[in-house]
Formats: sequence, C-alpha cells, structure tokens
Amino acid sequence: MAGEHTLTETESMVAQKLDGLVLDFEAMAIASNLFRAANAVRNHMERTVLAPHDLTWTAFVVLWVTWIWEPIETRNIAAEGGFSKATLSGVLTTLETRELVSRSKSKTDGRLVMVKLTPAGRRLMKKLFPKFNQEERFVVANIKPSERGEAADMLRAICLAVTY
Amino acid sequence: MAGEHTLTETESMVAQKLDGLVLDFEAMAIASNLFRAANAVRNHMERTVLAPHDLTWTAFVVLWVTWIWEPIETRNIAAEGGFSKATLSGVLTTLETRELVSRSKSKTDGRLVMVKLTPAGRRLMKKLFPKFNQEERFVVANIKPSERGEAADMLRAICLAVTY
DNA sequence: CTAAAATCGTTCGGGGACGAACTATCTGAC
DNA sequence: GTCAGATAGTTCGTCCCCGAACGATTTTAG
Repeated sequence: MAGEHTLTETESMVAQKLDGLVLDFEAMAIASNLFRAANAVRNHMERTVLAPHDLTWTAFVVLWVTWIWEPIETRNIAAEGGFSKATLSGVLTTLETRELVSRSKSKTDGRLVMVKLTPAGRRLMKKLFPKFNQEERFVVANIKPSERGEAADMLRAICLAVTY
Repeated sequence: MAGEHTLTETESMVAQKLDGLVLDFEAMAIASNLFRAANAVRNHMERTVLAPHDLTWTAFVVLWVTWIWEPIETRNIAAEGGFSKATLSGVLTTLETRELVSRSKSKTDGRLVMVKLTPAGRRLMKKLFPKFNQEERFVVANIKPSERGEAADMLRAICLAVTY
C-alpha cells in the first residue's frame, strides 16, 4: 500500500517502457490512488472497527444497508452495496447463521426474498455505526473541511462515468 | 453499485436510526463514494480490458508493478500493490503457471525472492497497458481537467491519514 | 561465537467475489 | 388461458484475500 516510489519516478519508468506512446499520467495517478485509498481505508476499518466483532467489510455493508432500509429485497442490497447477487447470497447465509439477519419470502412476489435484521443485529449496528463513523472522520482528516464537498462530488463523477 | 437512493434520503434514515448521536455525514459520503468509485472502476476495467486476456484485477496489478520495476522483490510488489504477502504468493503462482512471470532466489539474501516478467509477460503488458490507460482516461472524463490534480492529491491525503 | 530476535516467503483454513448454469416464479402477447 | 420470455435467488467452480502458523535465513546482542 505504501508505495515507496514517487509519482514522477513511476512516470519516468513507464514512459521508458512505452516510449513513443502518448499516455495520460494524470488519469493514471487518479486511478492508481483511488485504489490505494480504497484499499487502505478498507483495511483500516477492518482492523480498527470490524475485526473485534468478527465482521468482514462486506458483511458490515450488508448489515448497514439492511439496517437503514429494512425490510429490503436482496436485489436492492446487492445494488446498494455494489456486489453481485452471488456474493450476497453467501454473505447472507453467513449472517443468518450468526443470527444477525433473517430471510423471508415476499408475500406479493414469490421470486423475491426480503431481509430484516434480528434484534441482535440491530443492537450490533446501533453500537457499531458510531465507531465506524468516527473512523470515517479520521480517514478524511487530512482533507480541508472546505474541500470535502468537492471530494465527494469528484468520486461521484467517477462513478457516473463508469456506470453509464 | 448504483445506489438508487439519494444522499439526503440515506442521511435522514440514518439520523432516524441513531437519533441524538452526532454523525459526520460528509465523512460518510466520502468514504461511501470512495468505495463505490473504486468498485465501479475495477469492474469496468475487468470487463473492458482484462477479461479478454483472462486476467483478474490483482493479477494485472502484479504484472504492472513487476513490469515497471523488475527485477523486484516480492515484498515490494505487495507494498506497491496494496495487498498482503499471502495474497501475492497465490497470485504469483498463478502467473508463473501461465508463464508470465518467473521467480528466483536472491543471491545476496536467501530469504528474498526476486520476480521478473517473462518475454511473453512483457509482450502482454506492452500491448495491454495502452488500452488500460485509455480506459483510465474514460474513467476521469467527468472530472474537469483543471481539477484532476486536486483529485489525485485528495486521494493521496486519504492514504496518508490511514497509513500513519 | 552463539543464542535470541527479526525478517521473508509459503502454506493453510475460512470467508468473499464473480460468471454461468439452474430452479422457481411472474409477466405479457396472443 | 397458455406458454415463451423475463426476472429473482441459489448453487457451483474457481480464484482472490487475509491472518496466523510455519520453516528458512539473516541480523543483533552479549
């Protein structure tokens, strides 16, 4: 994650490998830092907040989305969380085994499965989310408060470009 | 990934769940969009550039880092790529089986393993990276060129906060 | 010189991640 | 009313992903 090499060092190495080709180094820097950042934040969250409760990142996202919108259809959890329905299926089973969520068939459409938190799941989220938000504040601490709005906008702009 | 709900909708739901508690919604928005963006970009790259060559995201990152810095020690690949040495070990084995990289013991320190690309690996990267960079340009297309420098800086600031 | 501590890469176990194939259910055209 | 097509969720196979434990090597203390 650290990335011991400076950006310009990397750039000159890449330029050398592909000499003659036109490259957009600024786009490259954004993409590469986007992943460094996301990965670093995820690891930080897992270590500081999630590991003590034996939760993975994805499991937490599922709990969070469900907590906010329950009862919610599984397809919507997957859409909100940004992972495939196949992934969700496994994670839901794990969480159901731990009795943090419950599945039930929709009355109006037999294809749909509705998900809710159990009381234990709700208790966990009520305790966990404030800690999580506190770490989120830590994560953005190096961004000037006046620039945080633009930061969020920029990330949204990236999503938009890729989601068509 | 899509996230059908608006930010304020989500905020009011969260506020309701945790009423009385002070939350930093701006930090929440940045963190959440960071992951949406990273995930979306990764999926986009995998579909448009990587899948045709049967490469996963991580495998590509390993190839890229190795391509730029070869010969490189495995611990440095892991640091540059942002994943654990355990992950790297498996991915390297996969890539070695496909004869895109080669491992060899360091002469000067028996603990270290050096990694290089094979000629086939180098050919692949020389062909693949321009396509990859082209998609990176697509990804940042919705960010004003004048703001792209700040975008990269912001992501670096996040990394810094979390990496200590 | 040697024993203890540190470092490096691999292995192992368990969960996550996805596309593809599958079953079940619903919708719509006729 | 029926049946072809669309949609939802699960299962399966394969790979990624990490922490912890491990064996091998090097460094450090004394």
